[in-house]
Amino acid sequence: MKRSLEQIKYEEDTEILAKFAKALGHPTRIAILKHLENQSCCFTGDLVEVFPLAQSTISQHLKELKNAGLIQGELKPPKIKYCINQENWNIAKSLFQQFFKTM
Amino acid sequence: MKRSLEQIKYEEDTEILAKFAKALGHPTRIAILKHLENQSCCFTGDLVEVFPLAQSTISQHLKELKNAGLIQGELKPPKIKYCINQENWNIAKSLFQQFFKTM
DNA sequence: ATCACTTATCGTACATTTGCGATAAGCATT
DNA sequence: AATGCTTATCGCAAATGTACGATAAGTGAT
Repeated sequence: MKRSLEQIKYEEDTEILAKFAKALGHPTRIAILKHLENQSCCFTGDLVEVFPLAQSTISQHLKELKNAGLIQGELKPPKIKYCINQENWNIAKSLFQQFFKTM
Repeated sequence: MKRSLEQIKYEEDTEILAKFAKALGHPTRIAILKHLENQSCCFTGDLVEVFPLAQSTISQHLKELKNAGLIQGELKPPKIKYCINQENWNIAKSLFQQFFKTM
C-alpha cells in the first residue's frame, strides 16, 4: 500500500473504538461473542462443533478477539476456556455508547 | 481464498451488526463520522482539508460509509453534502446497545 | 519418556482493503 | 457546447484478512 510518509495520528478514543469495531467486523466473530455471552464461557472445541469452519480458522478468529482484548483464555487442561474480558468489554461498551449517543 | 462450499448463514442481526462494525473498523471513518456529528453535515472537500489524505481516498471511505448505510449524500451543486443517515444510525445504535447490554 | 488430547501456529492461496495519482463524470453557468 | 468546480471512479501497488490442511506446541496421565 502506498501510504503517506507520516502516519495519521487520531485521538486515542478514535483509534481504540476503530480497533474494537474492526474486531467485531466479521459475522463469525460476532457469533462467537454471542455464543460466549450465552454460555458465559466455552472451549475452542465447542465452537469448532458449532460453526462449519476448520479448527485453525476458529482459532484465528479467537486470536483476533483476544488481540482486541474482547476475550481472554484460561487454561483448563487439556482445554482452554475462553470468556469475555469484562474490563475491556465495558470499555468497548461505553465507547460505542458515547459514539452513538451524540446523535 | 479457499472457502467452504456452502456459505455460512448467520442470523440476520449478526450479519447486519458485523456490516456496521466493519464500516466502523477504520479510524479515518470513525473520525469522519465524528466530524459529521459535530458539523451535522459537511462536504467532501471539507474532509479533504481536515485529513491528510488524498481526495480519492476520502471519497472511497465515504463510499463505504454510504454502502453501510451510515451516511447519505445530498446534491448541493456543485458540491455534495454528506449527513448521518439517521434511520440506519438508530438501527446501528440499537444493535450495538443490544449486543453489549447482555453482559 | 511417551501418549493422548486440545489448541496454536505455519505455509499457502485467494479476496479484500487501503492508498495514491490520473481521469471521468455530474452539474450550473457562461 | 464549452468552462469551471466538485466528486466519483479507474488502475495500480502493497498490505491485510480469511480460509484451509498440516504440523507444532502445550499439558496431564500412563
